[in-house]
Order: sequence, then C-alpha cells, then structure tokens
Amino acid sequence: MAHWLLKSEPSSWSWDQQVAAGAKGTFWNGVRNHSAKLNLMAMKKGEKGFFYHSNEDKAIVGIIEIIKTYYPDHTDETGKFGMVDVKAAKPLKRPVTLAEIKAEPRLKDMVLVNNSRLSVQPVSDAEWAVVLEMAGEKA
DNA sequence: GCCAACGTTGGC
DNA sequence: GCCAACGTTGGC
Repeated sequence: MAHWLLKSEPSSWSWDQQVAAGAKGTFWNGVRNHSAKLNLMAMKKGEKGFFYHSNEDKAIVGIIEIIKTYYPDHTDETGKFGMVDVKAAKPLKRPVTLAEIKAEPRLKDMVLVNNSRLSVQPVSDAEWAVVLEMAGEKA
C-alpha cells in the first residue's frame, strides 16, 4: 500500500475541520498542479496519508484515509483536475514539525524537504515508519 | 515550441 | 513581510 502526504493551510482547511467532517469525510479539492494530480490519481481506497499544516504550523498533525478515488473536481472550471475523498483516521500523539523532519537524516529524501511546494506527495514506506516513530506512535 | 515574464506558494 | 523556487502563461 502506498502512503501519501496532503498539505493544507490551516486557515483554509484545518485538521480540526477534517475531524469535524467525521467518518463520511470530505472531498479534497483545489489541486491545480499536474504532479499533484498524478498523485491523486494513483491513490486507492483505504490508503493512508499524512495531513500536513503548511505556513502557520508547518507540522504533520494527523493521518487521513482515502475513502473515494479520483473523480472530477466540480470547482475546476477547466475540467482538467479532479479530487479524492478523505476522512480523518487518527490524530498523531504529537505533531511532527518540519524542523524535526529536516533534522532527521533518514528523511532527507522526503518530497516535503526537497519539493516543499508540491501539495500532494508520495511518502515511502520507510519514511512513513520514521515519521510515526517520531510522533510517538507504534509503527 | 521556446523562453521570458509573471503569479503563487510557502519557508524563514 | 520578504524572497526563492516553481509552475504557468503568452509573445514570438
């Protein structure tokens, strides 16, 4: 199973709002970048992803689960982009900050470190395990 | 089809 | 608030 990382500015869509959306989840719209789109298209139902707060927090705060695969984004007037549905799976015991990620040698190849502007990113199995460990979760 | 200019993102 | 990095746009 692949793992992912989804970025959002807390001021536009926060982890708290994701949790409040509950088990039925919400659509993850607004992606307007082709690399991000390709990642969205590769997602499968049941796969997990990190929820990352950009700007204010700069930290991974929770884990989401993909509950619906890629379909057209009705908010994209060009019709080129799509979205998936996600739900909050669980919060991390403690957030893992960008500074901590950058300081961890095992995460030096993370997309978050190398291409911070990409809003939907793949996360390798090894990186996934390291971040969970840093969050105080059992791998 | 190339590439310069511009806009946006996001870390600092 | 600044600015670097990147993606997109548009003129040629």
